Amino acid sequence: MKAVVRMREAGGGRIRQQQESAILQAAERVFARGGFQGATMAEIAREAGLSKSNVHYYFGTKADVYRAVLANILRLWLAETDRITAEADPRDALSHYIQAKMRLSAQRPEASRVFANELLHGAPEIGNFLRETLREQVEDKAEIVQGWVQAGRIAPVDPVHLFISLWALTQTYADFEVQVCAVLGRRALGTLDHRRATAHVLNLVLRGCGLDDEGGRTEIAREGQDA
Amino acid sequence: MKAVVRMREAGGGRIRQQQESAILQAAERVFARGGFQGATMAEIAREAGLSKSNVHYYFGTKADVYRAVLANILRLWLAETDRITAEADPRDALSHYIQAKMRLSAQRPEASRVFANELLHGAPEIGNFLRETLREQVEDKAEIVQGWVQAGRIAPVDPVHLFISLWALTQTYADFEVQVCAVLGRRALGTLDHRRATAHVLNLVLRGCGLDDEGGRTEIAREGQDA
DNA sequence: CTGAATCCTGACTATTTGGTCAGCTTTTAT
DNA sequence: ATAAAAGCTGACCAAATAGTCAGGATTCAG
Repeated sequence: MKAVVRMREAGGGRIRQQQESAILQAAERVFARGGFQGATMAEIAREAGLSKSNVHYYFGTKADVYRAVLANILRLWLAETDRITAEADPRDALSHYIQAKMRLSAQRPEASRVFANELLHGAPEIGNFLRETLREQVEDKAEIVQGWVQAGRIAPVDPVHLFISLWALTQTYADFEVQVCAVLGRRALGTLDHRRATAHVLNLVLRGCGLDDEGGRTEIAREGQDA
Repeated sequence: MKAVVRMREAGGGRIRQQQESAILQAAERVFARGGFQGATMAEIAREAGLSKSNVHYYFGTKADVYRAVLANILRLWLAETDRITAEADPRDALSHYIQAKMRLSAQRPEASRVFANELLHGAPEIGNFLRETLREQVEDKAEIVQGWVQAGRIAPVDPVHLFISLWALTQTYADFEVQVCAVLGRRALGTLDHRRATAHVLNLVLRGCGLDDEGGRTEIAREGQDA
C-alpha cells in the first residue's frame, strides 16, 4: 500500500506535517501570553513537547515561527465577509459578520491576541498585509455599505469606520478578556457570557445602523445564570 | 528666598521631581513601543537623557518603573465619568464620556497602548485594580444606566456591556492605530480623522441607544480634506 | 564655608536566550 | 537489506540585558 496522497502539502513528509502543526499550535499560545519578545523558544518547545533544537530544525528562527503563526491567523481574519454583497439584506449580512467575529473571539482568543499584539506594536511584520490586502477588501466592502446607505437601506454611517467599530466591538472580548471578566465579576467567560455579549453587540450595531431589532430576541432572553 | 512650597510632593527634592518625571515620560513611550518585555532600561535611559545607572538610582527595578507608569495611566483612565448621573440627560452624559475617551485616544495614544498591552497579557500588575476599583465604578455607573433604561429614557441595553463597547470603540483608535491608518489610507491620524472618528462613534452609539442624532451634525459636515 | 545628603557614573557580573553544530537515530525508497 | 534522507539531540557559544557597587561630583542646609 502506498500513501499516494499528499507527498507535498505545503512541503514536507508525514512527520514534518505533524511537528510543524504542533509547534504552531504551541507557539500561538505562547505568543498570545507574552508577545513576540515575551515568548522564548524554550517555552514553545516545551509546550509542543519537543526539544528546543528540534524546533530550530523545523523553523530556523523565532521570527520564522512568529511569521508562520501570523500567516495562519490572517487567513482566519479575512474570512466571513462573503455575505456582505450589494444585493444582500443589510441586517442579515451584518448579523452574520458580527456573529462570525464574535465566534472567533470566543473560540480562538489566543489567535486574536497575537494579532492584537502585533498591531499594538506597530505591525512590523504584517504592515504590508494591512496596507494592501486588508485595505483592498475593506475598500470593496465599504463601497457596498455605502450603496446601502445611499439606497436608504441603512442609516447614514461612515462605512470604513463602521468596520473599524465592528472589529473593536468583537475583538475586545478576546483581547481584553481580563478586563471584561473583571467588570462582569467572572473568573472566565462562559458560553452564556458570550451569548449575552453577542446579543448586546448585535443590538447596539443594528440599532446604530437604523435596523431595528425584531426577532432573534426571544432565544436570548430565556437563558439562566452562568455555569 | 526659600522655596517653601513642596518640600515633599510624592517624595524627594527639586531634582528628584524633575528626573522621575522625565523617566516616566520616556518609559511610557518605550513601554508603548515594546511592552514590558520589549522595553530595555538602556532605551528608557537614553530616551530620558540619563544614564542607565541613574535610572536605577531613582527606580530600583524595571518593574518599579513599569508600575509607576501604570499608576499614572490608571488615574487618567478612571476620570471623566462624573457626568454620568441618574438625573443627567443620557445623551449629554454619553456624548461627554465618548468625547473624553476619544480625546484621550488622540492625545495620549502611548498611555492607552501601555494599558492595552497590560490587559492583553493578563493584567499581571493591575488585576486587582480591575477587579476592585474599576469593577465598583462600573457597577455604580451601570446602575445609573439601568435606571435610564427602566425609565424608558434610552433603548434597552446591557449597561456593563455598553461600557465595554465604549472602551473598545474609543481605544481602538489609539491601540490599533496602524490598522486604522492602513484601511483609511493615511500615514498618520490627523485632527480631521479624529473628528470624523468621534462623529462616527457618537452617531453609532447614540442611535444604538435609541437617542436619535439631531444637532451637532452640521459642524462635522463642513470639513474638507486632511492636512 | 563646610559637612552631609543627594545625585550620578562607568565598570562589572550573573543570567537569560536565540541560534549552531557534529553526530546519533529513525524512517523510507528501492 | 541497505543506503540515503529526514528527524533529533545535548553541548556549546555569543549577545543582550537587569541589576550592583565603589567612589566621584554636585547640591544644600545651617
